[in-house]
Amino acid sequence: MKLFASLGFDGTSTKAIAKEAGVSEGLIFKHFKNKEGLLEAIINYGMEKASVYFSEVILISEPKKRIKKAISLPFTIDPNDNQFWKLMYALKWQRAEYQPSPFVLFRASLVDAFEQLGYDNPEVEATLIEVIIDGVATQILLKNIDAGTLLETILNKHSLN
Amino acid sequence: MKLFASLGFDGTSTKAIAKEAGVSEGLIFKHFKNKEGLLEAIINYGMEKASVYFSEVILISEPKKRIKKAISLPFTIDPNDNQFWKLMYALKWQRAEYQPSPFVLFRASLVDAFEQLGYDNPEVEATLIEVIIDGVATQILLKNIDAGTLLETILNKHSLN
DNA sequence: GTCTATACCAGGATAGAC
DNA sequence: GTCTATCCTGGTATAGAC
Repeated sequence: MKLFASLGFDGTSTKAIAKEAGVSEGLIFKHFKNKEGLLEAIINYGMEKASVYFSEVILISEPKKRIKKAISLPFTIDPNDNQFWKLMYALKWQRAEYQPSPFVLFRASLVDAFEQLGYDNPEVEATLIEVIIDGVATQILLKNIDAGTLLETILNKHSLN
Repeated sequence: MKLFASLGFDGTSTKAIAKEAGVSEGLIFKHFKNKEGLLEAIINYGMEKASVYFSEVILISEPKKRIKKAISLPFTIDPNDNQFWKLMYALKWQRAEYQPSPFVLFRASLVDAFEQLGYDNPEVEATLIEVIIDGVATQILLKNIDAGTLLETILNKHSLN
């Protein structure tokens, strides 16, 4: 995960992975069939963890609280999961097809929340929340910004305080 | 640019580039010394075009108008430049070191604008604008969203209408 | 389950002719 | 300026022993 995240999938050799993991190169292929299989295993592992966070948002019934929770997601990334999310965002730009289902449900729950609140255009409002989440994640993962007051500022603009 | 943007730098072979461009593989190396040199040439070409857009923001003296213009930037991406920006964002995630100087000046001009307007925390406000630009660019480049009412919605939240 | 050795191919890059 | 032919390294993947 560490190597794929920093060097990219194609930029990482199975030799380097074997060395970093302290195993022989052959073992990787015995376990995962091929390099692609290793990537899939990593993604599956990470998506399972990610789904937990998405559920926490979706299960909130009070619409304002749900939106608030959604925005706060990127601010609460476990530093241990940093590598995984970097990899996910890098893949996003490299493999257009890749669009995991948890994200689709997540968006739907945002649209629903804005509908409940009677907003003019729930779809656009949901997109804006996605925009903010993507943008914040980019800044946090890539520039280690001080996120302290940023969350507060965002919630203010969106009257969610 | 097209191949690098969709397949990534390492994922694109010089053979594929030569075929796509309708020239021999050797010619690429005569022109650009090596694969890395080709990437640099592409980036330089694109950054020159990008600098024009940044200048248009920086040169606006009225702070509110400057911020407004900044936010509108990703909405006005020339479809012809789509490939280039996809490549830039993909590189962002793949090469941490890479941080072109035009972006630094751009940020400074945002902080300055918020200072002029007497905001409590100009740095955070500037970061939020960057967050939005990154997020919007991601959505536009990757998901071809209908950006129509999104810009208006953002300007509203930030009292820039 | 794990390692060593090795096959095989594709990648970047060069030389030299036209 | 451009093409063809070719080199060589390093990458993925397999075979077989332990």
